[in-house]
Amino acid sequence: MARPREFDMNAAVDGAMQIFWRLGYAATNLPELLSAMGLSRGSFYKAFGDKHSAYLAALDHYDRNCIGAAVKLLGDRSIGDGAMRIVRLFEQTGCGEGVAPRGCFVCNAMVELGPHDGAVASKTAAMSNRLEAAIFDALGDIANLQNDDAASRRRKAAIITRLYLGAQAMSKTGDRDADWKNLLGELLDCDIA
Amino acid sequence: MARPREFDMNAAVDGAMQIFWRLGYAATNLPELLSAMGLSRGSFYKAFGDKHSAYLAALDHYDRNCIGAAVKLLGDRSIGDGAMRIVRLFEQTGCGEGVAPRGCFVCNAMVELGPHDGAVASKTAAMSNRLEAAIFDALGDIANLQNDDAASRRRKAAIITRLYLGAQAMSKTGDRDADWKNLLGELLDCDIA
DNA sequence: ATTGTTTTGTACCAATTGGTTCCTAATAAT
DNA sequence: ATTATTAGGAACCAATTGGTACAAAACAAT
Repeated sequence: MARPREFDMNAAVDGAMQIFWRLGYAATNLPELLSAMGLSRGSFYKAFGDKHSAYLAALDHYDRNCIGAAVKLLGDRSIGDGAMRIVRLFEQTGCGEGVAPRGCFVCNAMVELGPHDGAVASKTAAMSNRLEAAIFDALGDIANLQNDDAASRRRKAAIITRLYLGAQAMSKTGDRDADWKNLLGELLDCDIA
Repeated sequence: MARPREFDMNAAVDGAMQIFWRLGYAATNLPELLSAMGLSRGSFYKAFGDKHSAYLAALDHYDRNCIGAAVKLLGDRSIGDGAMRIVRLFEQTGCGEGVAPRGCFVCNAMVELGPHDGAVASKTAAMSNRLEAAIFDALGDIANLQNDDAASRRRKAAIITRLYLGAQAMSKTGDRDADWKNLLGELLDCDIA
């Protein structure tokens, strides 16, 4: 018994994610945010409460979509073995050919707000853990590593997760390390087709 | 034939580095910055011009001091072999036990401003390159790796640099991966005393 | 001591910040 | 059709933003 909302909630949150991802939290002002979300001040404050809550919603959106896609990719046996899938992860998200590389929203968020914002810290930590777990699983699908014990695979997964985030950070200065096959091959001590 | 400046330039720049490192560029406002630098508006704008220039000066200060110290550590043969020195780098700077981890200023800066600020992008890229070069050199001082060709060492250095930055990013959410000996031992395929 | 030059600190500024108010419009239930 | 309830949008707000103007103060050279 009330007026239904006109805007598409999912599209609005997606717009928020895009602009926060590109500019960061502090550097995104309300007018830009509203424009990216496609809604007016009234609707925004009614639906989200404040800028910070919209940021958290954008992080959740990233978790559902982007991290979800990465996890799916890492578990997709139709692509190749675990090593191949990890290479794909780096190749696909390690370097956008576009003008202004956004890096990884998780990396951006943990660096900008991690130490000063508990909610952001826990959300981003959860996402990097999710990624690390998926990488760990993918490592189980590599012929050369079948003899590795779980502890060794866990260490490799920790390394690759941090390598991924570091590469994302460096991508923001224009760094393009395209040779992920050889780099990850070196790390995993195997040739990657 | 003029009034000499009263404040210590080096101390002021160091103060700027501390606050920018901890809070980031956008989240640091003038009053906080001035307080951290220990000078008044007049002196600040006379000596630095504007906030952005002070930030660049802080980055240079970090390069001279912190990156300089890391490079020195990595090249200090009195500490141990190259692997040991790399482990030390991670142990010493990977996780401050303090309350609010600042991570690495280079990582913070490239993530926050890299895509939108050419000067910051080139300075931070130069610093990460400097670190990578020092890591490459340290890899030359490891017995197990003597048979590696330069290309392989270059790849390992690229991996370790990105691993380092990724670990710095994750440290900001409270992540403490204390087991760098085993992690880097896994990566370099050798035991590290 | 006077002068020329530069630092320092305060008062001030327009512009922008995130956020609120409040009125109108639109809908669902009755 | 009326009513209760919520969405939408514009006007408005105090506070804060980075930056400037300017006068007083401190020196060095003469």
